[in-house]
Amino acid sequence: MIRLSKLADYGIVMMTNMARHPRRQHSAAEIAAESHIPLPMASKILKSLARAGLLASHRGAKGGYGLARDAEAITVAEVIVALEGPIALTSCIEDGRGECGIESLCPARANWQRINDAIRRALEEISMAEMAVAVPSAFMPAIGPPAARAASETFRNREA
Amino acid sequence: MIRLSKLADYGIVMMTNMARHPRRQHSAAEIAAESHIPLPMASKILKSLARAGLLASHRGAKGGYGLARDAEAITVAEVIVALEGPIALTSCIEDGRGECGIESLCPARANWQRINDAIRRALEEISMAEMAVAVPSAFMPAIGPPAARAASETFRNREA
DNA sequence: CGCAAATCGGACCATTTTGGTACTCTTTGC
DNA sequence: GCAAAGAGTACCAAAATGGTCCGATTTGCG
Repeated sequence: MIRLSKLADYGIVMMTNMARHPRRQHSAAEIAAESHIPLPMASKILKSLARAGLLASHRGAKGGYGLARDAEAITVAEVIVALEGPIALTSCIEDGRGECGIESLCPARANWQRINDAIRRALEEISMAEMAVAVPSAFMPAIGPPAARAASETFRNREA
Repeated sequence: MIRLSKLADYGIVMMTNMARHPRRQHSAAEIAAESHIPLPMASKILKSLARAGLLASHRGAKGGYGLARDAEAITVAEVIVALEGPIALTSCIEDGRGECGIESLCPARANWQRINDAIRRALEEISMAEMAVAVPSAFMPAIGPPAARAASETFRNREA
């Protein structure tokens, strides 16, 4: 399914939410509540994001997190990379040094590069600011089930 | 890492190999050997591919698999979809009927559509024929370790 | 006919990854 | 110096993944 891990999913949701209120500091608890993500998870992700330099953190009482740069200057790609490493569909490509010595058997290799690049580009073209503005205003084609997915599920499981 | 599962990875390698020799029938064993994938795995994948209508299968002695259409008419996207379901990064989007009712909390939703579309398009633009031709002729920047990755590993493990 | 070569369609298991939690330490504002 | 916040890290449980095996069915061919 080529799906993103929840870490990255959550991470983007949180970043997006932070980008919406450019209030300088947000405590982990605030962000977690806003994004409907269990606090421990949110905390973990925020830490990673801070370590990656996408968020600036203030310790101590009255501390919290804030975007390290303008929302326009942070791309979706960066958030994903921070949370799940380099963007690459195949292990062939992975981190540069190809681990696949059987090119003669795998002519696909070079072409994967193309695909990977296309995806990376797509991800790099969208900034958190863009994610935050949401669609012009309409509510999209109209959606079905009202229950929030992953987020609300884990939310329920928490107290249970 | 947004990585593809090995199923899809293998699947594409096998399809690519079949596309290279437009010989009509290939037995699962042949394909597996050609692609350096353990037979049981290959078999499993081929079955899925056949069920998805990308391969035509002939049973019985002298049977085997063949591309259901011209290599030009089969896209990488199709192979991936056949092996791991719809292409969607987030569960929000998934299969059309959005499962995420909290749009107000998740303005990101609409924008994900854009990203997903971009990726889908990239994957749909490449046919198996293109994958098969490989890069013009050069061997790429030159690769490190000579051992074939995953494929050869599992290959070793087989007899052991 | 009947055997052998193939695919088909499952179930099945082990390992890895992922999602999620907990606990302790450090920093800092008041 | 106490309380609120993040940092770091270790840990666990559940799910997905990669991989194997087996029995049934089909079909070519001697």
